[in-house]
Amino acid sequence: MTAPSDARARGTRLPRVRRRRQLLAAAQEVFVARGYHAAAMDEIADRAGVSKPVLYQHFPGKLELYLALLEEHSEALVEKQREALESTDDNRQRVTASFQAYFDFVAGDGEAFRLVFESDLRNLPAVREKSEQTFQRCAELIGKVIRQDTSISDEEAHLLSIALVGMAETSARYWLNNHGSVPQNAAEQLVARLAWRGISGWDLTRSSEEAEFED
Amino acid sequence: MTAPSDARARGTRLPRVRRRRQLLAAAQEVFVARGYHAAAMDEIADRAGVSKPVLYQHFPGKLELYLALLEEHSEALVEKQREALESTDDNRQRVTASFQAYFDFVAGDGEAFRLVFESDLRNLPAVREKSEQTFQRCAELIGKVIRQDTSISDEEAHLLSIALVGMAETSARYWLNNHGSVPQNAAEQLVARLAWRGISGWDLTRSSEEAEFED
DNA sequence: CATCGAACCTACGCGGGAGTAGGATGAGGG
DNA sequence: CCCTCATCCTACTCCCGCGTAGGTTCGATG
Repeated sequence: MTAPSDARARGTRLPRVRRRRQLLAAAQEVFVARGYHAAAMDEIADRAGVSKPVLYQHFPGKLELYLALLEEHSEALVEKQREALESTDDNRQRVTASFQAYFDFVAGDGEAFRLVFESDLRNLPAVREKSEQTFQRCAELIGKVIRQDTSISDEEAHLLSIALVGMAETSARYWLNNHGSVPQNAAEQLVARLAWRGISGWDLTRSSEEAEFED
Repeated sequence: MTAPSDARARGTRLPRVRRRRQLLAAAQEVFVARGYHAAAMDEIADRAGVSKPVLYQHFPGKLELYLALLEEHSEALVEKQREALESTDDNRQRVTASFQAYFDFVAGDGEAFRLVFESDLRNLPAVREKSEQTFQRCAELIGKVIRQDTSISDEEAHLLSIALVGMAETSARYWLNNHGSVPQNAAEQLVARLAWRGISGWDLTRSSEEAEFED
């Protein structure tokens, strides 16, 4: 099914940093495929073509191994998001770029997004905190833009940002699970348009909303 | 901390159906507080003021117990959603009612929503399927309304519905975790307005979107 | 008041997976 | 050529938590 990553030549020795990288890659595959609980350290070691104690010479335990990956990909997402919002001064473009960043994140890097969005370890405070903090940082980046260009209050802007991020995350995940029905570009554009229609010109309409769908 | 539910009189015998209901309530408390994996059958039994074998006389195993709860609350959510959308013919009202239903669901019933939205067992096919199916059914209810009153294609309508549901779920969950900063009504209204602005009059603007935030 | 069955208990088996002890092996420096 | 140290392996221990065997008590029924 999936490529065995790097189980090549079960007898090759590797310098420390190289081995570490490889172990992280193997761990990611297993954690993504099985989730934290169902992932066995034995399988991770096997996948890396190495035996278990080697794993423990690089990471103090299963949890720390997991956290290392979570940290890495959380930062990557926030960074992608920051870049997207800084890539232009046109707010319509910003929305497009922001959604594109979300879709790219979900589409890339061996489905690592599952660690950030679908972790089965969110009951552990350390993990819950990291996930929520990542989510909040993304929302805050967007919130800053909204506040900059409107007179929306801080609290309202924040909640709106949360809603937008939720929209992005959910639709990107859904799109990936049903690959094939719609190309990435079309999906991005569609959802970005929904968001832009929702947020643009917000200041103008405080209570004049009588339009209907049709006509 | 939390009220012990029903650990009253460790020596009272109960008729079968009554006991079953009470066991489900105890299980819900524990599963919600700890998640599936960290939840121990011993603790559930304790919480119900009963010993473990009693649990196994009512449910074949931990998994089935969990699935019973998941099923119950998934159906409740879909039902709430259906009622909301049937409660009026005005689409603006429908949006409001739909979001209100989501917020109500999240706010009610001992945080049972965590079983549906934050399950740490989504790697199990049976659970994943149930969660996604619930999500999809909610989206489909909304999608039907959209298709009814616009000329949006089926595929696009579906993806838009997904995005809207994601928005509702995410913002409701966020709102609950940060209780106190905003009253439920205000949060609902704000997010509903965002959604309505996004979706209403969609047909009219196929590619005329040049407005900016300000002015 | 005896009997029967349902509800309940204490105490255990046991499997699976994290983490470890102790030894082998191979590459580079003297 | 040999010594040293880091890399790696086989083969365990140990704990935790699901599920169960077998016996006990209470209430209902004749």
